[in-house]
Amino acid sequence: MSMNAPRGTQDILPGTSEKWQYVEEQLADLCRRYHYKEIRTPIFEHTELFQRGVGDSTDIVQKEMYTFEDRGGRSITLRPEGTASVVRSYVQNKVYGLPNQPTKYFYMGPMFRYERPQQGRMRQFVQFGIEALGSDDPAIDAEVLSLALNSYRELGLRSLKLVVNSLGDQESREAHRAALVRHFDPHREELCADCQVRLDQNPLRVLDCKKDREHPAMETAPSILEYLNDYSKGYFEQVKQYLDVMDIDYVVDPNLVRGLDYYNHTAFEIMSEAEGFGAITTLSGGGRYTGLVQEVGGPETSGIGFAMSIERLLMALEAENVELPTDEGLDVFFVSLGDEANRTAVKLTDELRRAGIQVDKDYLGKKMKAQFKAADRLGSKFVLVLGDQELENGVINVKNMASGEQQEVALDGIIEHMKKELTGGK
RNA sequence: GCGGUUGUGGCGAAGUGGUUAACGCACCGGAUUGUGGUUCCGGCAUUCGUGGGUUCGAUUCCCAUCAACCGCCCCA
Repeated sequence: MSMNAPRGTQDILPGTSEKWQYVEEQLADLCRRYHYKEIRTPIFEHTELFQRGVGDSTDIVQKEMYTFEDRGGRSITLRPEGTASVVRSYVQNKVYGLPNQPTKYFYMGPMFRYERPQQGRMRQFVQFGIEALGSDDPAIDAEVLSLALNSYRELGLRSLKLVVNSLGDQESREAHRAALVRHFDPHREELCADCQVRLDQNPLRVLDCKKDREHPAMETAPSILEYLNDYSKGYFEQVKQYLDVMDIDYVVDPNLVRGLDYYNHTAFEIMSEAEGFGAITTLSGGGRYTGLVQEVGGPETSGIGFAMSIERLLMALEAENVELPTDEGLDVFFVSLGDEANRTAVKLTDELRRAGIQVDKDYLGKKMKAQFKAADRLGSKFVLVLGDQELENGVINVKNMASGEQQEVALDGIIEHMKKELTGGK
């Protein structure tokens, strides 16, 4: 009887965890330059937050939430995405009342969706995302897009495609929605079962359907862009202008839909076009939203954000053969033989570490030869050898593993000696 | 929720209705009484995901089950 990690979860072991650390550091540094500050919210929230914040008509809420009842009878849900929690926190902490608006956050952490796992889709996965709350300036839309794109570029990805669209404001969306229903209703019976429901709940999403993509009514469907009112049209134009100013390439896709009800104006998605990336090409997505802050009890405030999956980011990096740091090796491996030497080795190992040097030693009672072999396998730069002979003479043998050279160093000067060796050698 | 593929030692991977379950890597020991990366020798699966069935006999055939992977839907 063996225990496996639950379906759709994974362990990240050394060899891979270094890549995660590297990516996380790069993203945090990028956020620092864009002046987005980290926010950490709970991993679970009241179910109602997501029902209202993400939207009842979405797949996420309808079939993908990890929901359970806690001992107090409250319905709890493991967060399926980050925006709802961030907005909840923004309202709960009355951040909208603080000086220095807009509020610019980034977050990184596990999200949970109950789905059948496959490549690039886990039940527990990690999202990095940002939210900018409290500004209606199209320039901040462009800033979010820029950060999203640069997060991939700076890590070395090249085969990227940025797709943007505008969903317009409330007025534009309502006009468009009515037009969509008028357009598709005569064909209702010809659409897939999902779309028949969507037509009533969220007609926009019919445009996003892959099953009905070939249906003739799709091509002639009214585009949101035709229904944008002047304000919405102007907003979109400005966003595009800012993108042009930054030399950001993009394509406009009128069928790009963010399914959530509160999205408006800017919507975007970044996809990988790398070979062998698998069936899933979406790296990240985001957009502007209003109503969400009010939905959780705050003042009318709009925001814009995006989120990416770190798993997919790593997949894309691999697909494009981008090298990431893996094992950093080891400065010193301490080889010791005999009880007295072992005691001294423990003492010196500790002192070396406190001196800032990376040290490891044998803990398996290996013989000298095997200890050296271990040192070699670990990629240790130096091996310190301490046995009865050295103890008698008050010295320690220092071997440079790359050159094979070995020298005797006085025991009481070994710490300083190694500090010099390791800083001078680099 | 639906479909496909797979399941043999720590990892990779052969294999057959009948018993010694290849090989490679890794690991351990020795050749070299205290020195690595090469080489040579030796060691390392009462067991072939789990349960049941067929059979004189099953890792190999059948059924079920579990798991992993991939795809559909949708998304990150």
